[in-house]
Amino acid sequence: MKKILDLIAAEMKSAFAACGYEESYAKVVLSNRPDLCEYQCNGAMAAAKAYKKKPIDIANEVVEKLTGSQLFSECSAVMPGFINLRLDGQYLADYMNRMQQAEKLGLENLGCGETIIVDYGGANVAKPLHVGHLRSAVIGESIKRMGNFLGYHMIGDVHLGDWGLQMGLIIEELRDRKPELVYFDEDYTGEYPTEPPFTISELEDIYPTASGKAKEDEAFKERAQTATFKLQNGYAPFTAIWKHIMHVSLADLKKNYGNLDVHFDLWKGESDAEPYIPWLIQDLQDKGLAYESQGALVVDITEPADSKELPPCIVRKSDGAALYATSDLGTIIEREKEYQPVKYIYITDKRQELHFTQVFRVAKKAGYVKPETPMIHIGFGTMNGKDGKPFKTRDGGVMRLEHLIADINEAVYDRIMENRTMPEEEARETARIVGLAALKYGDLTNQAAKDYVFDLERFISFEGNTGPYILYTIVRIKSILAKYYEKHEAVKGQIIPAAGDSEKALMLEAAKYNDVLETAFAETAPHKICQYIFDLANAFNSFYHDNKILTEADPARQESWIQLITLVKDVLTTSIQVLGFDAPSRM
RNA sequence: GAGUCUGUAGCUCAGCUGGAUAGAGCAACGGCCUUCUAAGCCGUGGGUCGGGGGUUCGAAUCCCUUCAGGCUCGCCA
Repeated sequence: MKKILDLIAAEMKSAFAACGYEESYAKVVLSNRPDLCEYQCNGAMAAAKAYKKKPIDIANEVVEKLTGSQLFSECSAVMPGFINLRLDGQYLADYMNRMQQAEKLGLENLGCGETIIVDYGGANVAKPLHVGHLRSAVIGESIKRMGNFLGYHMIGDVHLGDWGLQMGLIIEELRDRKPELVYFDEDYTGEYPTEPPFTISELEDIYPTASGKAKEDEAFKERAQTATFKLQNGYAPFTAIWKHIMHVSLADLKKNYGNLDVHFDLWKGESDAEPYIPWLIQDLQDKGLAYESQGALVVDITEPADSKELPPCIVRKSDGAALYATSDLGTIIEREKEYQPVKYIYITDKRQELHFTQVFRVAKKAGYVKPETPMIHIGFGTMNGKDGKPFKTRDGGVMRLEHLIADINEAVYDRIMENRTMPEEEARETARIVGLAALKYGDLTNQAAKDYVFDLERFISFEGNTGPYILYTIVRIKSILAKYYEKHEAVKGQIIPAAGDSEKALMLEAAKYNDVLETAFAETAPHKICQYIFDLANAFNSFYHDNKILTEADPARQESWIQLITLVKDVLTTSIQVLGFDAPSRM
């Protein structure tokens, strides 16, 4: 279904053309003066210079041609040369009806099943998720859902950190704690146990301990490095431990991501890139791209357009080991082999921007990725506390994600119980749904690239631009519909032209839906969807206040309203699903 | 030092591919519940868009400059 702005622009183009002006001047935008008009065209002013005429004369000529148009109820030229438009009520009502009939509410597919890789998550094995992982998960999940909804085949990959020094650290700490384990018996030749030698909570204790030890104890650090090296070279006992670590940790990560309603298609990690690395290093050398510099193997990535030389991409350390960039390149080779994506989207902390510039350029230079395939890095800002500094627990530590979620759920639960009575079990479940919406909306409503302030009180507030407010609006609509259908059969009537201002405003807002979703995905900007549903929710609440739907006497009017609010509910519900959360049935 | 991002109301943020009077939420103040969830609606006050210059009929938006802050700058991920 065509976007309403495109339909209007098409009408405007033919008017410009009929007057002998270039069509490109006929651009139509949403009005920034709702008191004067709904849509506006500023092309007459731009055209004035090219045609050496007064802008107002051009505007008047175009307006002349538009009189009698089915699309507009009002169309006027205003000094210095604005063309102001109001949409015809019947035309708008028809558009609403078509939206409701259309698949996906009139959203057209941008993609035709092309594969796009979304690399987000970035969790480390054996380390609990903390607030630093939140933004990647939340933003990535939303972008993946947007793409899928728009017809792409989105593949979300968690891309675990599962192959670095941390593994050696865990192995050696485990040796210190449980030296009797068969993995540490050099003479052991039997099968290794299927039962993991630790629980998730032990594992979560082992890593920080080992990490702290390594900073103070040089000998321990060396042992860990040796263990890492052995693991990476396939030493069987350590591979067995590694598998246990992976197994235990993955189950926990899946549970925690699941609590965020974040789901990955691939649970790949750095270790999966390992098989491609020897070939990669050789290939980069064969192509003359990689060369030795200060003992390391590097690839130059500076391009002529750069204002300054960028540091080269290191693909092999002077000690011969691979590193971050190497594993990311190896992963790209695997992804090209397995999926041939038309686009790559990486979502990480914005501090990694240089790293991704390097990796992307090497991938393009070496021909691993086609020149026309976009590789995008979305770098997000830090989540800060109310003091403007990176978010910490009260005692200054890193906040675990599950604790953050529990805190939010508890606060939402208290808030629900302040104003409502609800059975305990339902209140808990509602608090979980509303809490997740508060958390995700609070994050997504900000531009990803910017740092933002996490303010629990503000996010869970049921007033203002928050997730709970959006959910409340949906619940309100659901409640009206439920009451209506207690006494009525299915509605047959159509949406008819608006009778009042707030009703028309609601229709105009609903009509933006397909435009907003396309734009938000094209710009990978979930915050635009947040802004939109907030506007739509506001428009609904104004309409709700002005009109008594259930007591409306005119059946045609009432059925039209029922259809309209059903459409609004569908738009809101679809939008929040794309953002990654759901609405409860009541709250 | 170089690169890069940010600076908009008391606070948190939109707007930035140039358009009319710079918007929203919170906070403050004032109205509206015998009627569909008042977790709502309506209204009032609040701004040198960091500063300065330039381009343009028109600049928060583009260019230059300057100030302040964040981040990055070959062997961590």
